[in-house]
Amino acid sequence: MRLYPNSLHQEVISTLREEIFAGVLAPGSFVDEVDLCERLGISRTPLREALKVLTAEGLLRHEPRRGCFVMVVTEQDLDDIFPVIALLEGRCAYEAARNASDADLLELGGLHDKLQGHAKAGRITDYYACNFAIHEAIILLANNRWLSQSIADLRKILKLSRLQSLGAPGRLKQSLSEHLTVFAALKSRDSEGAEAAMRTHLTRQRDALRQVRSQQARFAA
Amino acid sequence: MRLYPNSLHQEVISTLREEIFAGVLAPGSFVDEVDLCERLGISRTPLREALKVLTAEGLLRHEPRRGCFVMVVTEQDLDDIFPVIALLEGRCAYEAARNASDADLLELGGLHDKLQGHAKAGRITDYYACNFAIHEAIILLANNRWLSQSIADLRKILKLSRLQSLGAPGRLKQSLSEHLTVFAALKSRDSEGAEAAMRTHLTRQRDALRQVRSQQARFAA
DNA sequence: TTTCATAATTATGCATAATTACGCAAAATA
DNA sequence: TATTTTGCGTAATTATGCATAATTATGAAA
Repeated sequence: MRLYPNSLHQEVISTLREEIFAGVLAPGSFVDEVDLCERLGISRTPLREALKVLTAEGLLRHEPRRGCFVMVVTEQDLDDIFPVIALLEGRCAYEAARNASDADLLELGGLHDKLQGHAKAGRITDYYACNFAIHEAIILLANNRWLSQSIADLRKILKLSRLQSLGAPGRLKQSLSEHLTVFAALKSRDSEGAEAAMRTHLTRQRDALRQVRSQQARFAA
Repeated sequence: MRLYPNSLHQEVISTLREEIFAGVLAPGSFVDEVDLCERLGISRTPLREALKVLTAEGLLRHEPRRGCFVMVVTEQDLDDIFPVIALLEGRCAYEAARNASDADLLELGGLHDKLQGHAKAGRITDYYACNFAIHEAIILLANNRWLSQSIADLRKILKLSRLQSLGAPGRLKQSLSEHLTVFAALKSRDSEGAEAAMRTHLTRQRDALRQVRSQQARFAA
């Protein structure tokens, strides 16, 4: 029997997390332990350890003596989470404006150029990835381990709901414009401005998402 | 063998969490699985499941093929965490100012009366408990599940370091005054004022704590 | 005496087995 | 006929056992 570099259950945590994000394990669905064991080719002990961790992360819900279920993210959750992320990432932008070196800003500039390119060409997937990279970069510049951790915890829950607010008409351009506003503030070391711009960006993101959702709901009816 | 209402490993999680907070499991110390099993009278499987969860919570650190160690909270961690909590609880105060009913404010008023009594009598432990209750009440009034969750996650880490900033000379009175400022803003529905006052309160808390720590360090030398 | 290599011991991680509780269905009684 | 109880099947939970890796101790050689 081969051993894994960072233990089997760690491996399983990553695998399952990705499957949850990808919807292979659908929101609300029951997690069949025996089934998963066979599919992953492992025994139940490391699987159950992984389930416990994912439950602690908020991706699963555990009912004693009943089993695990994939968490369902409600509109209420989104309404709750977005303002908090706006607050936290706003703070990141504030700190980033004070911490960023010229080299950092140069690198960020490159990312924004790419972002603009993707927006103009309408490459939504690429835009999304680049957008994510920019957020990550700004969070890193804030240089606060627990601030990052808090954001990451919440973003995990968002990822569960597979948001696609960029699909809203005109959202791509609007999003780009908001990002450029943040970046301009960062470049001029305007920490308060960067914070405000980032909060606006994330608030608008929630608005766009709500719009898409309500449209989808109308379409489904 | 009897079974527990919400499973054994849940029970173990609570027990160990309290032991970590109480310092029975000292920061930095190694967690001996076999030893704990004997002491708690359980087998290793539920214990290991509990350890995984506590690791996910950030109370333990897990080194593959080495075991678990109790997390050590550094001054850097405190410098990182306090501003984030200030941000989040500030937001709670903001929302609480808008959400609180007259009945809520009446109840809060009672808590503040008690707080004042404890402060005047110098009952630090009681003051601490009442202080905690007020924070909890305000967090609850914000009525945002994920905001509460984020704060709770961070407060867990703080609890690890068994802070006693109230022991600083004059801190009790200062803390009381800050709380009364927050409450005054809440009563007058001044959300921005309440947010700012709460941020100030928590920032000052960190300052007081730093003072106590540096004094202790001086005393130890 | 010190250092390196090898062996022994200890502890972690995974799998399998045993035990317990929960849910559903069927039967019995009111 | 409706309601409650009992029994059985299934699934979750815990215990035990074994393999593997890491650490420590011991011994020999320099």
